[in-house]
Amino acid sequence: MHMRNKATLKNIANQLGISISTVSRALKDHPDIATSTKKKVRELADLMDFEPNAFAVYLRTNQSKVIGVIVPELSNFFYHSFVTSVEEEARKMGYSLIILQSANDPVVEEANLKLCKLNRVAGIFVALTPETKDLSPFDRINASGIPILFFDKVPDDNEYIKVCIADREVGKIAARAIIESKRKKVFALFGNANLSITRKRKQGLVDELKTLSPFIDITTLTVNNSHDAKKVTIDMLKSNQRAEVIFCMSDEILTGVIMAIHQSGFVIPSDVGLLAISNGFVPKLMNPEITYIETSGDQLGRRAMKTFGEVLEKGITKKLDIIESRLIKGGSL
Amino acid sequence: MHMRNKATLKNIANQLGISISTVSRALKDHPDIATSTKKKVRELADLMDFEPNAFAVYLRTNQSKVIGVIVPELSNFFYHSFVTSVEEEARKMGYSLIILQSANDPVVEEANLKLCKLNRVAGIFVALTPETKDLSPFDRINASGIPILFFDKVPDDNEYIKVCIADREVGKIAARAIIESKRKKVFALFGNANLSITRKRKQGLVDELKTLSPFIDITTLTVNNSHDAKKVTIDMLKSNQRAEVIFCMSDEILTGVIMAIHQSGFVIPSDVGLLAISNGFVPKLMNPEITYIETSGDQLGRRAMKTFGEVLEKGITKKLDIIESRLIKGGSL
DNA sequence: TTATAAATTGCAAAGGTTTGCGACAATTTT
DNA sequence: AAAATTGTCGCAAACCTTTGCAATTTATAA
Repeated sequence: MHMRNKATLKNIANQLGISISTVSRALKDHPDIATSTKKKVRELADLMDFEPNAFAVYLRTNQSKVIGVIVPELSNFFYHSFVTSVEEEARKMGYSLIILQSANDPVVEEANLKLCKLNRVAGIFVALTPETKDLSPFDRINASGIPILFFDKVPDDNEYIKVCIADREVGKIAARAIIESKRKKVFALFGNANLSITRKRKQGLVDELKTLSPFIDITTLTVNNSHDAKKVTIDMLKSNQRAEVIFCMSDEILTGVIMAIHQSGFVIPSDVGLLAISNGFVPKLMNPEITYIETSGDQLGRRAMKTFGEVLEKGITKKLDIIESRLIKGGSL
Repeated sequence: MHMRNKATLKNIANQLGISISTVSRALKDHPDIATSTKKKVRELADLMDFEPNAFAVYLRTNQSKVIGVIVPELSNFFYHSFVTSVEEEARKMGYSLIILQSANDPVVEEANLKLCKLNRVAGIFVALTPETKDLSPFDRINASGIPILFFDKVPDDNEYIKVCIADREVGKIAARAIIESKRKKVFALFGNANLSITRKRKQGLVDELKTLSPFIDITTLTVNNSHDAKKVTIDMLKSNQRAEVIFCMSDEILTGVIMAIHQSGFVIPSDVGLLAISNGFVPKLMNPEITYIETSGDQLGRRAMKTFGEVLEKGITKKLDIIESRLIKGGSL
């Protein structure tokens, strides 16, 4: 079965004996076109299963309906759920996603940025790599007219569009939960210190702890990944400095800590308390469930997409959007 | 600073006083072009930071360097790791990914398919929805020249390109592990029965169990999601028909079962044994670690991308690629 | 009835690249 | 010295859509 006619504007025009431009306008309900013409065109277009050639449109308008999303890694609950919900929202607005992972490497991150530019994306969502120092590639992209929206791992500078968790507040919530638990000796694990998200969470936790309960004993530590977290926790647990409560600033750290506690033969919460910042998946899987401060990628994603809508409409170039979170009580404290 | 010239073939040609076609050919090392010319062109192109306009190329060649990936949902470890590794491999081959979720809805699945077609993807990777009965949309896409590669959740029909887990064998491995554990009363939970993956795993498990240990007592049940799995497990546990071992055919089911066991106050493995098909993330998080048969999305992803390479090169239209798996012993049996 | 406005439609260029084919000059072969 | 070959390069069409502007027809006002 040889398809005689591809579904293009030209073919529709030929078959109807009218011009391409009329077809084009009819299809997008342009007021210039007579209702009767519109009807004819639409009917034939439907019949032929016409879909405008996306590339031709992009080429002409120089704007695609694709959003680039760059995350450190997809194998992370938080980004995961972020991407999922962005995808859902984007679809509703007629956008598709190009999802890219920077694998925590600024070089890959820049390559991804380039890829986005190559694909003339309508915009880019970025969660920064911990190692990213130089923001000039982002500035260049911005200058070339592609809006960039930073989420979660955002730059300090306020000259950008940012959507993030109320990180300092999250730290404070954690502090209050710890104080309420009456535990005094805290072992707090944080991710890469370059990230403002890390600094803010730590600051929130430490400040609030010190303010509300001055003589609390807190040890903070920086770890690079789940494996690191496991190691330092095992060491801590077998030392004579065993903490009464362990705080984990992320799911990745949390999984390491859980394995460490299990492996060391300790029991939650009687031997050691546990508190995390998480989206809840892992906490709810444990027995007892782990108390956590919820940071929902879903919510962040939806908000990001909404903000992106505003950016496109109103051409905003700077904005700070903050999402609140709350304590979900399990039995680990 | 106003950018006077965009980096296009035309501009390069103008500045060098040669034609567009010569520039185009020079840049792709066409033998017709003199070495000296190539050198000049390349130098200026580098200087101008020239990148061919992807859309123009696509429009002309009608082929993009983008692969569509359609999964039931991204919030599933397995697909997750699949996507991650496909992305890595794809990048190496110069491809990008459009990732789409069908949310287990055939309607969305078809819409996604359409989106892929719209974007003239070079190929599509699909894990079928459990509800997908009608494969004709896929056939149509295939007929239009876009190769489709099914993975994990694949159609029965052998007229397609398929990359999947050795599902029957996985079931058999599970059976042998159960027999070795000496537990007799089995409660086995499976996902949607429409899926060949489900049927095969179940068949493998049941057949091998019956063959090797004829008088074993096995109850199989179909559940739709994690929540369902939790519910039926709780019911089972509180009945007087409590099983000695629970088998979960997926991570999703496993998480529900774990929560059920916790909530019912039973202990693994003394009260009840547990065995799952999983990628290992959840199993290794538990205490004791859960014994599982490993099905790695990573591996599947890499294999899929490799197969896709062959498909493009050699124009294969049918192939069955099977990945073996193995038992990882934890302490849950 | 004629001039003016409004409603429709078409022309043609533009967007950047690829590619078959022809043009021209330099070189080699008869 | 004429003919054939080889090496370089340019012309122009094609891919499909969008859009400013001109052209045409029809309705309205003077």
